[in-house]
Amino acid sequence: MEKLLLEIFDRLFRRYGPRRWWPAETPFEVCVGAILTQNTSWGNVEKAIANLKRAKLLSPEALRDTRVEQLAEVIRPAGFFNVKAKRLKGFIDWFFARYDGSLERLFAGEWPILREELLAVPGIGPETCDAILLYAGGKPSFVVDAYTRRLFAGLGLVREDIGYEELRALFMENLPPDPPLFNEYHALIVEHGKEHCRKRPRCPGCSLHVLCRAGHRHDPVPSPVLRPV
DNA sequence: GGCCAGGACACCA
DNA sequence: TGGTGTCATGGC
Repeated sequence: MEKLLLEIFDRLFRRYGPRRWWPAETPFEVCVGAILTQNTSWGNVEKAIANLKRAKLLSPEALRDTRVEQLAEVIRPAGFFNVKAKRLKGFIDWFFARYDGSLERLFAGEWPILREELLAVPGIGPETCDAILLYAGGKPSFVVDAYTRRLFAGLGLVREDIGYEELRALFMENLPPDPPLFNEYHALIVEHGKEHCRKRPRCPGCSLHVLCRAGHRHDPVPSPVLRPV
């Protein structure tokens, strides 16, 4: 399996090249972006991040001292702005209570323990948690998302209804704990997924073998990069 | 005008 | 434990 995973990585890398993720200027911006991008296109998140910068709110202290109502207005373009404002504030409050608002302290200890702590913070689910660990902290925690599930189910390597932790374990147990590799791999999977969806707008995500919203069963369309195994 | 995006959580049976 | 509803903007 390790050889297969690395082969898939190589094909994606040859097709798309280095993605240079995460698209953020600082680790803290990664944390904020990871929450803002929950079920949201990155373009909308960029608008919200720009608003935060313009309002000089993109720092732990500034977010801590901002009312949730004001924060919600600033991040409005990201969608779900009320819940996300609440989640951001909740994360920040925890960040100060537990780590004194210091990223250095946050990432200083054992990351598997930090992972459990983060997962216990309301609004921080597994994907957001792993994105923070990998892209803000440089920890070897693989990030899995909807694109990953579609791609690997389409390749016939996992079930379509595989859970987050089980899918993540496939990578954690079959790849070396290499943060740069994990970084690039997830970014490449997203790039591959985005390109794919754009090509079949009438049935998003269906380049591979899944049911679309209309309930139609579509024939698998070969990925331009990968073939089902 | 419909569909969905780099999820997470509450609620219900 | 699994299925469904909710949250919401903006691009295509």
